Amino acid sequence: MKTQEQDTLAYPFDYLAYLLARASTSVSAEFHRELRRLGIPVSTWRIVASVSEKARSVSELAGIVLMQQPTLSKALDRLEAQGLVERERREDSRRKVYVKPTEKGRMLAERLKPKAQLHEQEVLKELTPDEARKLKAALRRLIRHYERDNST
Amino acid sequence: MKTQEQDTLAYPFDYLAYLLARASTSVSAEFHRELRRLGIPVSTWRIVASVSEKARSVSELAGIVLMQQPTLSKALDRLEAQGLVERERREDSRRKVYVKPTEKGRMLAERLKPKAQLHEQEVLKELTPDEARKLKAALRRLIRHYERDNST
DNA sequence: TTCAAATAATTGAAAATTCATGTTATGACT
DNA sequence: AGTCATAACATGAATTTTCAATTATTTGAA
Repeated sequence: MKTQEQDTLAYPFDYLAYLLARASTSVSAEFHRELRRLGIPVSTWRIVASVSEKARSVSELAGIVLMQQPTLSKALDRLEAQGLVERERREDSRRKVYVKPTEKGRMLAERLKPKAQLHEQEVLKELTPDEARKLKAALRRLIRHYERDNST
Repeated sequence: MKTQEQDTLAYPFDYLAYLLARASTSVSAEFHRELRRLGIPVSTWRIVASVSEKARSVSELAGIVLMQQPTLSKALDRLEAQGLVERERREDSRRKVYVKPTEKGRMLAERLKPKAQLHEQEVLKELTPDEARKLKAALRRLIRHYERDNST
């Protein structure tokens, strides 16, 4: 009946980095399964959701959707072929390429957002409001610290 | 000089799932770069570290290292070829395959663990002891909740 | 006991990712 | 203006991952 271990989770590590990775995958698993049932890759969801807020340059978008730039370039080729996003060159900089959703892409994003928000509500139910607030604050702080100026 | 945006992080989402994913990647980035300098894939580190605690079956290990089974199977082929791990069949169940480190694998794990621990210390410096404790507790709770019995 | 369903792991073909490099555009400095 | 370093994105080849079977073993129900 049980696929996993009996009562204790197999938990070899206590590293914060590991707990974050594991929490990330397990918390997202259900929503990702939902996307999968709809035949939508996670990257597609992230990309259309991001650019429907605001057009983004490729490298900026790569940072947001947590992909490497060449991976994203190729994902964009696919999404462009599906008519979900468009690449746009602007006058301010001729090397930047801005990505924006097509009407179809925007509709897809709008269709998925309520599902994402519902999932968010479900997740937050596992925490008290205070815990949730502190958790998010801690995560934002870690992100801010580790992402500030990567001129290494 | 700055690769990223000027002063604010590009932060389109406030979903906990997204903050977890982003915190996970940004917190781990430095350690992952260190592994990369050593020519060691992240998966190799995770696998040898996991099995040097305790031999694990393939599916159990897949859960721990956050990989899908087929992905892990093939990663194990590579690690076995490099002489870092061994597959072992036991009497208790002839379909399970246990993975354990070779001497070389164990040495690799022992060499990397201090680096991981050092990284952990660095990360924890960003939080007060109380914050760190609460953060880990919240993460463990989320993990426990979302991983308990996936008999869906 | 027997047989169908479930579990554990592997495999092969297709798809996506990665690494290194290529191309073009900017910026800075002389 | 000319040169050099850097930034932004794309691309090709190699590697890895994924999806959908397949094989082998175990469970359990009739």
